Amino acid sequence: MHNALRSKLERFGPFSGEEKNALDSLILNKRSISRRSYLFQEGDSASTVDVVLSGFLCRSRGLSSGDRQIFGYLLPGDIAGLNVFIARRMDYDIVAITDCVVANVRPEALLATMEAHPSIAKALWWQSLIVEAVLREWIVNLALRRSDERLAHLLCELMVRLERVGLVKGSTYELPLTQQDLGDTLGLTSIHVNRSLRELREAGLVTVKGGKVFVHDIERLKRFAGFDDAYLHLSGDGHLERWKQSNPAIIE
Amino acid sequence: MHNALRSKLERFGPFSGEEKNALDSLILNKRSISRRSYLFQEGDSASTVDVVLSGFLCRSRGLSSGDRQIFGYLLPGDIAGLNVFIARRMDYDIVAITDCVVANVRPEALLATMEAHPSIAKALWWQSLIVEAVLREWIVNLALRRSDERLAHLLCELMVRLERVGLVKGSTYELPLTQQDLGDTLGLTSIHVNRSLRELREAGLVTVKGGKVFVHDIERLKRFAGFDDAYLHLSGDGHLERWKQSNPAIIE
DNA sequence: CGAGAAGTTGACGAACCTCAAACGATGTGG
DNA sequence: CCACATCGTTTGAGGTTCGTCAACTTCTCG
Repeated sequence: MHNALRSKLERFGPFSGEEKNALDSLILNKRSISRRSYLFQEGDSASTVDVVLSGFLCRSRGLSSGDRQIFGYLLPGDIAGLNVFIARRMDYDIVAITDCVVANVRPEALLATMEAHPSIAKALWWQSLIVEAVLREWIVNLALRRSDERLAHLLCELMVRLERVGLVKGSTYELPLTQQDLGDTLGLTSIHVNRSLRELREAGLVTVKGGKVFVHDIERLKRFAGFDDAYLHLSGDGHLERWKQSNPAIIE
Repeated sequence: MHNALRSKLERFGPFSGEEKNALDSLILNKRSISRRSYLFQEGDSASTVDVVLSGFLCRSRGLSSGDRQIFGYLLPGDIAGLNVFIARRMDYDIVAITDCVVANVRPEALLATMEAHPSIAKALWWQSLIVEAVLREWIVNLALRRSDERLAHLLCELMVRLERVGLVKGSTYELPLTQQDLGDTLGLTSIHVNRSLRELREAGLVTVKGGKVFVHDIERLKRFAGFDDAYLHLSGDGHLERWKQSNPAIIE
């Protein structure tokens, strides 16, 4: 089977054959979870790490007011629950948006793999930096942009991330989010999301319809959104080697 | 001298005498930086770690539109540039809001300390989880709350964080931010910040004046803001031990 | 075919921004 | 010590963006 984790992390590789095998052996323990069910819930004891193999999930939190906020999306290859090593409890939910297949990884196995294969540890660390960078970008999005720009920015981000895992065909991709989901992500009502989507469509930028996104003019869309994909890559690599020799045990 | 780093991390301790000494020896290389100057700038090569000993800084980014967004505040005891181990460049600025004293730590020295003293490594990891939790909380703040609630929430967060490092006297603390800074944090114009501050004052919740915050009714303020300080603590501890024996080298 | 969920549209009001002006504190040079 | 400039704060008027409420339509799936 195609290993989404491997293709994702290999962006930060390259990995040796042995490392690839190690990654493959991490994701043997698969299970399916169904649409709109919880992978974790706020307050759950953090005890496991899950790798998304297929499907679409989100990190979110429900508020006492009845509102819901989405903090991020988990696509194939992404990892949930890396904070198991430190935190005792989850401080947000992880919800399956579509039916998903995830691989359950025992924390001990993951640690052993990281120890044996330093470049895997590094690639994982990198992932968490990207998650943080995405949070900052979302803050910019929420604070400074209008609703249509916000929406355009989110659609750009998802396109770039889905492209990485081979889920964009031409200029079209599947987006299993309702307008309510989009609103809960962008701090908008579903009604206003609807209107903003229409504006993007009438501007000839992008059409969202029937669970699919049709990008008409990616360059104009990115410009409109103020989208710069640098934050999704966090340029830089091969940097760690400087400290490798002096402290082989910790990082590598 | 009082070691802000130590008092901060000791929340996650306790530390042995040896560990305390290790922390003290990390912060010997002090330097002063002046108000409104850059500790790092976006694009700088990430090559050093800095511990804030006194003063007030922020992570921020300037946009081409002329707008500015603040992503977080660095108070005494906080650490800047921990991503040096992975990222090659900074993807945001770190700006001194007041005159500051920071300690420059060589990454190698920090790694060595983390290797020798596992509970220090753990406490640092914890810090970065809190930074991430704060980002999520700010997203909720921006997406779901009105301007006066946002402001109240930020004032609550800063009060709790400053309390930890002994910078709150009674129900008053120094806040060296302009209304423009507050606006750049909360996605508001300084004008609207001004009006919202007046509302908070007239509601008898809190007064911000002359660089000082006077909290009149902390419980009502927290309720008004929907503030729950759990995210600043991230409950959980002693959790790591489960994997310690099998993989002493990586984490501990 | 029917029922529930999701999407669409319009009218109205609230929250927030823009522009403009004035006021107050602070620091500097004469 | 005062005159002045600068920076931050405060207030008002009017416009834009977005939320609320309500009705209606279209999809989806049993």
